[in-house]
Amino acid sequence: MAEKLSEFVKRKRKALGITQAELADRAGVGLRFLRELENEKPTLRLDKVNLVLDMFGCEMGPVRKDDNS
Amino acid sequence: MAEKLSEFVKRKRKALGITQAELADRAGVGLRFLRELENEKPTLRLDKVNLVLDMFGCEMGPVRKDDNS
DNA sequence: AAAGAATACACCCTTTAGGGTATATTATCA
DNA sequence: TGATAATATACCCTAAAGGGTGTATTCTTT
Repeated sequence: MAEKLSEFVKRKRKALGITQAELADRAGVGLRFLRELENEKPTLRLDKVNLVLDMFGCEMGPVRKDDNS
Repeated sequence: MAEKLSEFVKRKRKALGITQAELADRAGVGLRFLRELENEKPTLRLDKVNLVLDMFGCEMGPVRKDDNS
């Protein structure tokens, strides 16, 4: 199964050893937003998500649903 | 370079030989939304984008920015 | 166990995404 | 060429995303 976005961000953030507040700050999004992102809120805005993923050299893009990684 | 989301949807839609209105209808989103999606509006809602990508067996997920393919 | 840090949740507020509809522009085809 | 389908723009409206801040809860660590 493809890793969930929320898990991806959590994992990457912890790999950097930083807190939600710090990642939010660095990425330029609100702390509340990052919380909702890591808690699987589905109705997030794409541009904000991309601001966060940019911290990890990533961005949102279409992937196959059955993508086994 | 990774294909832009807008291009991806356009290409997939034309492969099905259907119009924006028909895809929007099938996916369960508004026509206006699909237009904005195919015109690279960055501030789209993730869940709506996923409704469209679901038509192609895909979903939005994190990908490396320099992903050649 | 207590102390402190990190995360979750609740409140209100402003901004805006998305829908609908109507009009304009652009392709497409006879 | 004109007729028609497809796509793009523009308008208003409602619902809700996102932010800030404060409070609660849940980790950690000693």
